[in-house]
Amino acid sequence: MKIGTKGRYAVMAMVDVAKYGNKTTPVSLSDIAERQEISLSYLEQLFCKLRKAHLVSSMRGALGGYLLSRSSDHISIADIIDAAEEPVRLTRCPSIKGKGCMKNEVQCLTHHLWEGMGNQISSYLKKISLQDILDKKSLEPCALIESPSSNHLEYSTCS
Amino acid sequence: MKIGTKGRYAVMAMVDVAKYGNKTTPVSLSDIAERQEISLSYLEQLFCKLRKAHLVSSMRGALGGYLLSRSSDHISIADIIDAAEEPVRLTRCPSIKGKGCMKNEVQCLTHHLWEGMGNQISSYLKKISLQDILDKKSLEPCALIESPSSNHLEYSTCS
DNA sequence: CTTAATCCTGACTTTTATACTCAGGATTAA
DNA sequence: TTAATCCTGAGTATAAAAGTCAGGATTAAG
Ligand code: FES
Ligand code: FES
Repeated sequence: MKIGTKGRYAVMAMVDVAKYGNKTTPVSLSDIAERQEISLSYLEQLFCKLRKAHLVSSMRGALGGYLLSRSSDHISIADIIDAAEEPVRLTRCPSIKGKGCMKNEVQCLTHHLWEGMGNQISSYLKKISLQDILDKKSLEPCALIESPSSNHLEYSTCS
Repeated sequence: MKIGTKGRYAVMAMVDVAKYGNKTTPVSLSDIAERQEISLSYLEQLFCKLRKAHLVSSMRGALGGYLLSRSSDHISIADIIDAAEEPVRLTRCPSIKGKGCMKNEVQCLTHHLWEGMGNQISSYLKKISLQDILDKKSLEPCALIESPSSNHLEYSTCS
C-alpha cells in the first residue's frame, strides 16, 4: 500500500502554491522546485496535468508562473491526486459490466473489500482541502466528523 | 494509490482457507492455487510469511495443507496485509525521531496528511474480519460505524 | 519401504511501472 | 533582444514487484 511521487509531489506543490501565491502574483515552478526539492522537469509534467484539470491557471513569459484557479478551501486533496495520477482504484476487475477479475466467477470474493477500501480513502481525501493542510488540520483522523452544515473539516483534539 | 499482489493474493488465499477449511481438514496450496488463479510457488512464499505471523498453521506431508490459527472472525484484513507486505505507510520520512523527509524542514507540510490517511486505511482494515468477507459485509463504506460494545462490523444498507 | 503429495526455503530471473531526463519550442516582461 | 518562464513529447534509467526454479524435508497411504 503506497502512494507514488506523482500524487505526493502534486500535493506538495499545490500546498506550496497556496502558501506562497496570491491572486495577483503567480508562483514559478523553479521556486517550487527549490523549496520542495523536486526536479523542475518533473514539476512541468505534473503542472501540465493540474492545469488541464483546471486546478491552476498559468501565466507564461518572464515573471510567469501558476496560481490557483479556485480558493484554497475549494480544492480538495482528492481533486489533486485524481488529476495527477490515475485515480484511486483498488479493485482490479475490468470496468466492463458483469465481468470480474477471474475467469470463472462473476466477482471475486474480495471485490467488495477493495471497493469499500477505495471509497474510504476517497471520502477521506475529499474532506480535506488545501487550506486545511495550511492550517495543520488533518492531524487527528479519529476526529474527522462529517458536518452536513458546511463543506469544511470539523475537528477537535482527541487525547 | 494501489495495492500490490502480495497483499491482494494473501487476502484472497486466506478467504479461501476460511471458506474451504475447517478445524480438522487443512486446505492445500495447490487447491488454493487453482481456485484463486495464483501461481503455486508464489503462494508458497506468501504462506511462509502468514505462518510466521501465526495466522495459519501448517500440516506437512501428504494430505497436508494449512488451517487458520484462530477463528475467522478474529483475523482482520489488517493482520493479513501487515503479514504479507510491508505495512501501510504513506509518509516517507525516516523513523528517526525529529527527522523529516526534507533537508531543511523538521517535517514537511504534508506529513500530517499522509499520516492521517494511513491511519484511516489501517482503522478500516482492522474493522473487517475474514468472516465479514465471507458474509459479504464490507459492502457499504458509509455504513461503517464503530461500535464500542463489540469488535464486529455493524452495517446497514444505505440507499 | 516406496511413492507421491505436500510443505519449506533461498536464490534467481523477468517484467513492468515509476521516476526522471532531455531537447526543443512558444510566450512575454523588462 | 534577452532571459525567464511555460509547454510538450519522447526517451532513458532505475528500482520494485512479480513470478520462477531447484532442491530438500516430512508424512500418509498403499
Ligand atoms: S476485484 Fe472486482 S471482481 Fe475481483
Ligand atoms: S512525510 Fe514525514 S516529514 Fe515529509
